[in-house]
Amino acid sequence: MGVPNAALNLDDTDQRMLEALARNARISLKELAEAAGLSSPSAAERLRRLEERGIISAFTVDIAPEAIGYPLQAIVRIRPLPGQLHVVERIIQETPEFIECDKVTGDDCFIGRLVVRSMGELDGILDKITERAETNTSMIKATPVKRRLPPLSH
Amino acid sequence: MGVPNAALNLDDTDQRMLEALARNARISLKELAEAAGLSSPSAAERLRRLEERGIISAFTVDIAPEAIGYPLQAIVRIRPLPGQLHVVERIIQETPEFIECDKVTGDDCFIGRLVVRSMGELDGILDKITERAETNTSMIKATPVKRRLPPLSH
DNA sequence: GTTGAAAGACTTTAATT
DNA sequence: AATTAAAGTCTTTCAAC
Repeated sequence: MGVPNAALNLDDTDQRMLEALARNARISLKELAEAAGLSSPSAAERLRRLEERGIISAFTVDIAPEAIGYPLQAIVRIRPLPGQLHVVERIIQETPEFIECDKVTGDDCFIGRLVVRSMGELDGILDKITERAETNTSMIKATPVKRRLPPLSH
Repeated sequence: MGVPNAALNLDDTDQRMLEALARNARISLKELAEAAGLSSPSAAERLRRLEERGIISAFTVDIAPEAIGYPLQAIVRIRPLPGQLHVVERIIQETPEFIECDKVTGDDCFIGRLVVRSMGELDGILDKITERAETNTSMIKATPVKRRLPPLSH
């Protein structure tokens, strides 16, 4: 059993603020303060502290890939051939259609997510990787859980 | 060859706005306008249009899981046993440690990402799923590509 | 679709509890 | 840590191009 670490503790007010920001990161401090039951200066100070503590790592925008011409998304598992790990990692990083990639334990070394305009485009991207790695590709049909917050209460 | 669809077209100004928002979704309209080379009212109007066109689907906050007590992340591939697909999907949706999940083609039916406090917690979560599905779990060791924008230019 | 100017709204500072 | 009030800044509206 670990000692509870105060640095990790989010009180109800912090939780309400994070939930409000997850719904809309561009709300005004005034609205954020209302959501949390605080005055604007208090909300501003808590927000500053959440960033300072490293709990909030970024405020970002979600783009709908299908709205900008990418109707298809795939998850690709990648197992580089011996000696090809770093080259493969660089290819992934330099291929902008990869919008996420994790390095993992197990038979697969990388698991990436990519957006494409067509199956032909996917084929072209995978052909480059297949020279240096085994790949296994799954097309995304639906997204039952879409990027939600980790549980905030302890 | 598709006909170019005007609804998809992002001009350089839109691209600069989206890139600025991806760096920090809470910048003021004034800063956003400066980044795009516009006046504030123009930036406000374009931002409104990007939302209206469905290109921006949300402004959100990125939380650092390790900063709130989740030092481990895993990617789990899940293949429900015959007749168990919907139950498994519901279990995933109701398990808050799953912060993302996609339904995919291929042998795996679901690919999910989850955050946990310990390997013991992971084991408990997987035990519940294993009654109804085959699972294959990879622990995340690093993240070579962290949630970036799809390519914006055509 | 963009601009500049003015009115209105929000954010920040500072003093206080 | 939180609050109120006031000063400063930003956002929104609107007339004009």
